[in-house]
Amino acid sequence: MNTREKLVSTTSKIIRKKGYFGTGINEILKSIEVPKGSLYHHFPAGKDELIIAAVLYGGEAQILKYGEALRGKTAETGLNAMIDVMSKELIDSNFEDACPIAAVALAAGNIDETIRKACDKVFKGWQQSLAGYLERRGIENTTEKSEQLYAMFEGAYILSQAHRDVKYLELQKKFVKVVLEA
Amino acid sequence: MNTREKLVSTTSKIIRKKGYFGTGINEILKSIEVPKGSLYHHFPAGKDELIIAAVLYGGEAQILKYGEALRGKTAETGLNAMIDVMSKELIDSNFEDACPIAAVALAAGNIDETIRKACDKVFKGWQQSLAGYLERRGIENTTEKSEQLYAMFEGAYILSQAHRDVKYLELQKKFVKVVLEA
DNA sequence: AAAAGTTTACAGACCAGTCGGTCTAATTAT
DNA sequence: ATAATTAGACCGACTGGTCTGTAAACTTTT
Repeated sequence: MNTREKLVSTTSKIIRKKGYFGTGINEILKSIEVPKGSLYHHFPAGKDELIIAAVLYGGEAQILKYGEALRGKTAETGLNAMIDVMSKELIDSNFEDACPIAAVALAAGNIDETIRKACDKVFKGWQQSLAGYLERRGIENTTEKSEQLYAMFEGAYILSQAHRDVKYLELQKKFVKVVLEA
Repeated sequence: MNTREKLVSTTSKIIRKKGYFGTGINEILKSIEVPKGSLYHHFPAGKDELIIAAVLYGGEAQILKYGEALRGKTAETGLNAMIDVMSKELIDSNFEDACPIAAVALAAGNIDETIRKACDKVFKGWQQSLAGYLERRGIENTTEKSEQLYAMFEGAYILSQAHRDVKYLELQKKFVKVVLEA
C-alpha cells in the first residue's frame, strides 16, 4: 500500500467518526506516520482534495459490501442482508462509525461545493446500483423505490446510531416488504 | 432576550450548519458580541454544556413547528404538512441547515456520551409526540409507525440536502400513505 | 554505457491563525 | 454590602498550510 492509498483509506475511516470539521490533517498524518510534505505532494489542494478522494473511496467500498450482500438473492432477502451489513457495521464500530457519506454531507452546505457534489455522486451511484438490482428482479418503479429505500436506510442508520441500538435498522425489514409491494 | 438565551439560540443555529466540531465558541461569541466570561459564567463546563443546551433547545423548537403543522388535520394531510415544513426549512436556508439533532448525533459516537444522550432524548420526544398524534386519530401500531416515519423523514432530509433538491422529501408523501395503511 | 539532467516522492521545520479554556477586574442588580 | 453578571486580556495546544530541502528513479544526451 503506497502513501497515497494510506492517506485516502485512513481519512475515510476518520471521516466516518468525526465528519469534515472533526477530521484533522495532523491527526491523519500522525496515525499513519506520513509527513506533511507527502500529503501536499499527492493532494496539492490540501484537506478538501483529500476529503473528496476519501468520500469517493468510501462510497466505492460501501457499494462493494452491499453488492456482495445482495448478490444471488431475491429482492427481499437481499435487502434484509444489506440491512444486516449496516447493523453489523454499527455494532462492530461500537456505534462510532456513521454513514461515510452522511458524515460529510451534513456539513456540506457550508463547505466547498465540490465536496457536496462528491457526496451527491456517491449517493446517486448507490441508488442507481440498487435500482438496477431491483430491475433485474422484475420489480416496477425501481427508481422511486430505490430512492425510498435509501432514504429509509439512511435515516434508520442515524437513529440507530443515536440510540446505540439497531432496532431502527431491524424495523426496516418490515417496511422493505411494504415498499417492494407498493 | 438575555445573554443565556442568546448563547443557546445562536449555538443552535450554528450547529445546524456545521455540527459539533465545526461550531466554534469564538465564532458564537463574536456573532452576538458576548464576551467569554459570560459564557463560562452561564455554562461553567464550557462548550459541551452549551451544545447540550442548544440541542435540547433546537429539539423543542422543532417539535413546536411540527406540532403546529399537524394540528387539526387528518394523519395523512398533517404529515404532508410536516414534510412541507421540512422542505421549506431546507429551501429557506439555501440547503445549509441540517436537522438540528442529526448534525450533532453524527459525531456523537466520538464525543461526550452526555451529548449523545441529549440527542437520543430529543429523538425519542419527537417520536413519542408523533405516536400520540397518530393514536388520537385511531391508528394502530403507532409506536412502530412513528419510528418508521421519523427514520424516513430523517433520511429523506439528508438526501435532499445533499442533492440540493427536495424531491426526496416530496417522495415521502407517497410512502406516508403506504406506512399508515400498512 | 556513462554522465547529466529532470521528475517524482518523501521529509519535517515552521508559520500565522484559531481552538477551548482560565483568570482577574469591572460593572450591575439586589 | 453582597452576589450575579459582564468584560476581555491572556494561555498553551492545535489548526491547515507553506517552505526548503533530500533522495531516489527516470530520461536524455553524449
